[in-house]
Amino acid sequence: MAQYWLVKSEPDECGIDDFVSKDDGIIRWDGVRNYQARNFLREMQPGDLVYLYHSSCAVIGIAGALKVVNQAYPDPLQFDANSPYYDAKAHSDKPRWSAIDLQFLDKFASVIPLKRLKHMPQLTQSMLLTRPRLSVMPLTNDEWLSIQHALASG
DNA sequence: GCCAACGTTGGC
DNA sequence: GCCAACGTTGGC
Repeated sequence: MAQYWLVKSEPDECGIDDFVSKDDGIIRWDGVRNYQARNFLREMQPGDLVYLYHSSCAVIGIAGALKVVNQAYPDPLQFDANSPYYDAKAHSDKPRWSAIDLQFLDKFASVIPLKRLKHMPQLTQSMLLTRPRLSVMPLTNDEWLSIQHALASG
């Protein structure tokens, strides 16, 4: 049974259009440097479904859908001294941070804006609305479906 | 640009 | 182990 997730990113860094422009539609989701978010990455399984949320931009909200390609693996950026995501305390024999590959599924005709998400009763308890700074989080079946329905109803 | 929320760091 | 200081996220 596939699990449901939501990941946040600034579209300037990695938005739905970046997935669209890749030949295979696959982008490594790296640079996560929060333990709770990392732990959720590690729970993801191939085939799980992911909504992509655009933050800190002109149109804030859910912009598309992605699919989990593989299981989490060590984030190579933690070992790259030139990366802003370098972590001097991470060691190759015991990596601290994880990455995962996500594949494009769908770009929505229009972003579902945060303002609308806030008004959806099925989402009032969601981590999206209750944990403001978390960038990787699970969604319940109900939460996922309510967003699907919002899409279908324009 | 401001600021609230909140996770992390480090002194003790 | 506590907690103040600090840094980051992210909406507005």
